[in-house]
Amino acid sequence: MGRAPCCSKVGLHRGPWTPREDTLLSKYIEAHGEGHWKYLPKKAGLLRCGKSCRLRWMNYLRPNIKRGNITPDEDDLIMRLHSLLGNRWSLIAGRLPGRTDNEIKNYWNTHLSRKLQDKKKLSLPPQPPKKKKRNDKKKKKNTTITSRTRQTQVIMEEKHTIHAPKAIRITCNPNITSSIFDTRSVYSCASHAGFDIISTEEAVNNIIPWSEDVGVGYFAGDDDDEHHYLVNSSSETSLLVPTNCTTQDNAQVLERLYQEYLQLLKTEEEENKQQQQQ
DNA sequence: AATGACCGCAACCGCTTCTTC
DNA sequence: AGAAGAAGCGGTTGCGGTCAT
Repeated sequence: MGRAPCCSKVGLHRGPWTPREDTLLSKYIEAHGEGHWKYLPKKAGLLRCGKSCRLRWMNYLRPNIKRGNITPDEDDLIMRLHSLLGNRWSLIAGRLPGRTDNEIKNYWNTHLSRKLQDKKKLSLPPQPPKKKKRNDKKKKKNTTITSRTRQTQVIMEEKHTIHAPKAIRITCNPNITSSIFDTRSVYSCASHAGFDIISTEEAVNNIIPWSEDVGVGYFAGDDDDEHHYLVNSSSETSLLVPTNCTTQDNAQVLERLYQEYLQLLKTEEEENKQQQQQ
């Protein structure tokens, strides 16, 4: 038995969004906020599934989305982040303000991957000339290797050769503002966990351009590299470089420490609330 | 001008991860 | 602990536009 679909497909609109649908969705979210995607379409008067609404909002209607061509700087950053993180588009997008994961994924697949392919072509055996049939609309999935799937295969091959270890994500609260979770605290717990620490400046220059955004940390690095990097982009904390690490162990230790800090933070906030009420 | 190949991007699908109970 | 539902993510496809012949 397969998993039940996220929503009933009967009677739902599919395909491109109309201006009217966009307006309905935007107005509803402006009034009620994001979330509860499953129930949103009905409440907003849309004949779309929740997933479709979420995608439309996240990729096109959300405020502050940057449209237009990817700049050379962004191009360079995507290349570098991809070499570090692989196909983790949402993480990469988190480093490019105003850009969406879908946009970056498309950009990679249509522009940047080709650069790598061109480099590789010299060493690959020659491929037969492309012959693409049009109007093969009811193609069965995974039964034939199209030029697109071949393209994807090449990308996957690239991915595996470039990114040896998979990044390990460490969740932490992006809304942390308390001083309790400041740089000193993180550095302090990091030293306990056996990390070496480098300055933000050094991190920025060596790893990835700094930006204020997502509240996640992750390990990344290359097997050939003597360092593994822990990036925590929330609050003031910057980047810690563990040496001689078993990445997994350090991740667990730090995650536990984060949880302890979060718990402490929660307690502190509750105490503050109680004091205010009194 | 007609046709087919290719390109780019919006959208969909299915799987994974997270959250809640 | 684990089941179920919601949300997120990445791979893939459909289709309109453009280019080449």
